[in-house]
Amino acid sequence: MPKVSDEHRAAQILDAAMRLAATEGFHRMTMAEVVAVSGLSAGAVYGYFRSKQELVRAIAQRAVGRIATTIDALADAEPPVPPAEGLEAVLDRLLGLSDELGYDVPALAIQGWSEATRDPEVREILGTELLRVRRAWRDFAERVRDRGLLSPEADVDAVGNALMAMLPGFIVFRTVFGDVTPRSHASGVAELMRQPPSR
Amino acid sequence: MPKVSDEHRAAQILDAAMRLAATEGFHRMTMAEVVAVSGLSAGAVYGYFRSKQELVRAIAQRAVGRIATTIDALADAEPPVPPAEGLEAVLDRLLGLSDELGYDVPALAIQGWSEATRDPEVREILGTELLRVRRAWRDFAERVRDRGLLSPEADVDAVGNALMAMLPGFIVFRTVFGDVTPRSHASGVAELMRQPPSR
DNA sequence: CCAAACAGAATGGACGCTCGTTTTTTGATG
DNA sequence: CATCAAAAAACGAGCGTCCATTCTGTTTGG
Repeated sequence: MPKVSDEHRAAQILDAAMRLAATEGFHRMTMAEVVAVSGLSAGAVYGYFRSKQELVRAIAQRAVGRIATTIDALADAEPPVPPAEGLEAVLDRLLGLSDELGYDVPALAIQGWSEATRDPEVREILGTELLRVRRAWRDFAERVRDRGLLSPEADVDAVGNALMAMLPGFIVFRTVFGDVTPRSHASGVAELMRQPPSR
Repeated sequence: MPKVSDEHRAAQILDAAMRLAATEGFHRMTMAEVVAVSGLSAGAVYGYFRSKQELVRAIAQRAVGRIATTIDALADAEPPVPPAEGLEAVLDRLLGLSDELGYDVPALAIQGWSEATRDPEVREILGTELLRVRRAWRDFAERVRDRGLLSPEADVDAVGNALMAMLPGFIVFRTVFGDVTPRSHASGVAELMRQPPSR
């Protein structure tokens, strides 16, 4: 029986906890459930995470880190495409991430935002990671502009922010309405950008 | 709600509960606090709301109703303005609503989204009210298009959705980054719409 | 054989909710 | 207008449950 490393054990607990947090939310996720799903005991879990709060923070860190990495990669992809296409690709990837990881990533995102409103440490974790995402969107906007798909005078920070801001909207609409797809959501950006008649 | 006769009492309780929910979130808001802040007793509170869950649903209903009404009015305002200006006005009004009501409306919105992921009744409440908002944005987009500020072929549903989708982004960015204003947020839309050089 | 890891029952506190009691309101009566 | 009894509303201490965390053995690997 090979000894399992500390990191593996911690990951095992985190996996269980993330699945639970995604389906029930942070507060309804009990330590007893984490213990049951992880297959360890209460004592063991507390050997790796000193408290539920620490576990929640670790979940937030891991989840937002994965999301940030996913989006980074896409926004950096060459060649530059129109903004709406880039957005659609990111939204697609966000849903793909859910399948890949086996839990509802958008639901976890909402949990994270909620937790960020009352735990400053979680807010900082999200802030740090999402800053990466922000820069990625800025760079994307810059490359798109340089390709002539935006006005040469366009403020790439503002454009990047606007595109990134479509993401929470997608997550919320999906939760509340349930009828929105990456394509339908991104098409709004394309429609907004259609040329009005010269005036 | 059993008591239709004395809805002032119910409003009194709701006021207290909403203030608490906005500052601490639904799960950290205890009934003991609601009792204390409302100035009534536990028994009295339970005479108006059969359970904490029912109280939470009432908070969601009231909060989203107010937000929807506020946005409705603005999106309907004449005369039509460019999309970015309309968005900025709505974001301004959202912050104004917080001052007016005395609690953090964006924070309450996040709580509502979080609750919607696990209470189908809250999800339905949000869905119904936000459908009104969605229609208001569609109408806004339509009028803006008819004024020549959008392409005549623009899909007003898609444009309305995109503008409305900027709202959760604003709320989340404000919570996580803290550095975004109605103006900076809305400017992204304006920048996105600037004419690229003809090609 | 020892130290580190683990198990799981036990603990203590928090919180939603109830229920017997007290206060207030109502309205009928002289 | 005063009185009073019955009904309605409010009170608030306490109950039961749930849940994070601990702690005392027990197991396991070296």
